[in-house]
Amino acid sequence: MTNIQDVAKLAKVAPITVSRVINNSGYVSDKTRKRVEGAIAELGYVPNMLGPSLRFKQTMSIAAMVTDITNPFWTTVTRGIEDVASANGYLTILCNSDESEEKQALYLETLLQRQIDGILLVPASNDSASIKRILNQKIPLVVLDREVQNVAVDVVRADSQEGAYLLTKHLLALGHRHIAMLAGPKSTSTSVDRVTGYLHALEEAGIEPNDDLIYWDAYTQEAGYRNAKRVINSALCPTAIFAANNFIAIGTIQALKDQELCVPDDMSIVAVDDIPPTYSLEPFLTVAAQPAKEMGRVAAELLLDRIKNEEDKPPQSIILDITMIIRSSSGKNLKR
Amino acid sequence: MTNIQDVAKLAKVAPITVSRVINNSGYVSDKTRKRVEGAIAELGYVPNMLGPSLRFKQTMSIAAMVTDITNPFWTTVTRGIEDVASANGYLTILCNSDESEEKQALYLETLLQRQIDGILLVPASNDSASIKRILNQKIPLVVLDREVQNVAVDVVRADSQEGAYLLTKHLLALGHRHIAMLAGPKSTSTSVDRVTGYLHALEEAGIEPNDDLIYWDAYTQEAGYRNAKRVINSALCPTAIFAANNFIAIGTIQALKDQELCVPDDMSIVAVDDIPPTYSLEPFLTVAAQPAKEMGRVAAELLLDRIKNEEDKPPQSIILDITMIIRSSSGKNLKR
DNA sequence: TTGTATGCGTTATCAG
DNA sequence: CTGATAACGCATACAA
Repeated sequence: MTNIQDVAKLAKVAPITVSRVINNSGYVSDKTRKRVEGAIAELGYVPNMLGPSLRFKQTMSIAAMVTDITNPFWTTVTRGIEDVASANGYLTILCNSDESEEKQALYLETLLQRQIDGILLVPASNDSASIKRILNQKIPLVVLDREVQNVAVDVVRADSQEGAYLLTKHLLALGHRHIAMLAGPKSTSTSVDRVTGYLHALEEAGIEPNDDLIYWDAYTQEAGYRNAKRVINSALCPTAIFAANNFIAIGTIQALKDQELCVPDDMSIVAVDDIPPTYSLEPFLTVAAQPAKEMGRVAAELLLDRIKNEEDKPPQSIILDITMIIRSSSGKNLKR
Repeated sequence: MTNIQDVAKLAKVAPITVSRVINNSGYVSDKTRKRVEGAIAELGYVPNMLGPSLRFKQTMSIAAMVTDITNPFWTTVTRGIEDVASANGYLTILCNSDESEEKQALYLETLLQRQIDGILLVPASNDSASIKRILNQKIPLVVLDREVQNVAVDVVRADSQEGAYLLTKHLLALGHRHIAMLAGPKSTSTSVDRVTGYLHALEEAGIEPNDDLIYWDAYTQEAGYRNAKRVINSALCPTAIFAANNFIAIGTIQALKDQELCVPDDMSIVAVDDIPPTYSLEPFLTVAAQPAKEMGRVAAELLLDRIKNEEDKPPQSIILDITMIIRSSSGKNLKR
């Protein structure tokens, strides 16, 4: 591999002169510059950024650690991150934690050793140990989507509580009085927030919340399927189901179909998270859509800001607005 | 930032001894080891891999350059890549070219400067200049999904021609005689292959191909929509549409819906590329599914093999089988 | 079993 | 305008 010395030798100058030509820094006479440029072209020289990286402690790369890139929400968030990173000359390293604390910890350790300039993290759990480890090393870190306990750290997330509140109010306005809540895990802040928003709307409407209508479970299709079946057979006869995320919503729809129940004729559904327009041939779900791409962008911008500005300002929480999209899934079945 | 010297000083040993403890190499007495480990823990020392990277010319990172990660096919391919990379201790750098030759060239240049160990590339165009540039620098490169002209390079792709052949044969067996082909761009090998497979099946069935039934255009939803409308109004009265990829298929379905035509009662559809099961609430398209995850995995494995084994074996083309999935979209409408 | 010297590629600093 | 020197952090080769 040809290095700056080879170029210098061929152009009969010192290495530093080659450096000056490449970086347009300092003074170089036109004659010398041309000779150097000729040598660079002749040798096909490519500067090795590892040298400066080692010296100046910046690798111009950030990491995006999500639970799973194949979840379309994270795909879009990641795209937003990459957009901002590449526009600023940063490379984006992609990490999937698969919700595993262990895999996450392993990845974070590697990232530290590679001297990554900053990390965008969707925490695999609400255990703050990994996060503290990063912060101790003074590596800028922005948490995505979820709040974490016991650490002061930048967070960029959507307003789950408000979204859930609005969706629930929407159902209430349509006349629903028994609304089942298929929530995510109790350990995830978004899930708790969504239940809180749901409860808030009920209380405001003077409706006594019923714990038996709240199904805490995973954010998965299977959980949605499983609990929707329970809802169908529930003695409380709910007329609407609130799915805490898109996967739960899809499981719910499948369960209803299996029982030959129609949406919204037999049951109304609302959900947090939209389904990407590309893939839903018949968009009909009423949803509170989270701004995925914007979340990625905003978080990446905050991270780059932290990287560039050494002074440690206090951590901030950026809370993005969700968008209500009212479609056909949430009404019409109140004869029941 | 604390370095190996700080640890050495605290443990009262030479830096190399610390190195030996970390890497479990050479002899270190238990007593010394413990002292060193204590010092590492006390200082929260994290080894800086940039040193060895510079010295040994390997960064343990590969790049995955796709056209757009938000295309679910590439999402899944990328996941396969990341699986293999992380299992082998490599980091995956994510790049989106957005089908822009310029963006691709810019990214590749950066990757070269960062001393990336290898590159997985979905070429933005069939211009081989970028690829030659990489190969000249002796950086292992594996091309994904598409063949490129005028360069000998490793390629991992699916058998588009065979997939198109089988889909077309399926339509022919159902009795269709006028099958419109909504193809991708003429400049992309997959698109050409799919048309070739289509033509092959027609010829085999003794049907005269008609150029007016072939619509070369982009691999996008818009193109699918646009050309499906033309097909509907075509004097040739096709009874089936072959969508060359999933986006074209979705555009086609939308166009049919807009005209209040039903699939498959008024028009049959088949497509290459499946729609991720998670998001199609009612899977009904007959498709030739490409093994996306496997494609990523196989390509990453080939790349790592090239990285580890210096000797340059001749480039190879790995062609993966597609899977026919026959659903309801392809029959029933032959009264027309 | 432990340690010394050296070099990977680059650029800031200071000197000419 | 150009150049010599040094330093970033680590592990190999060699020495003790």
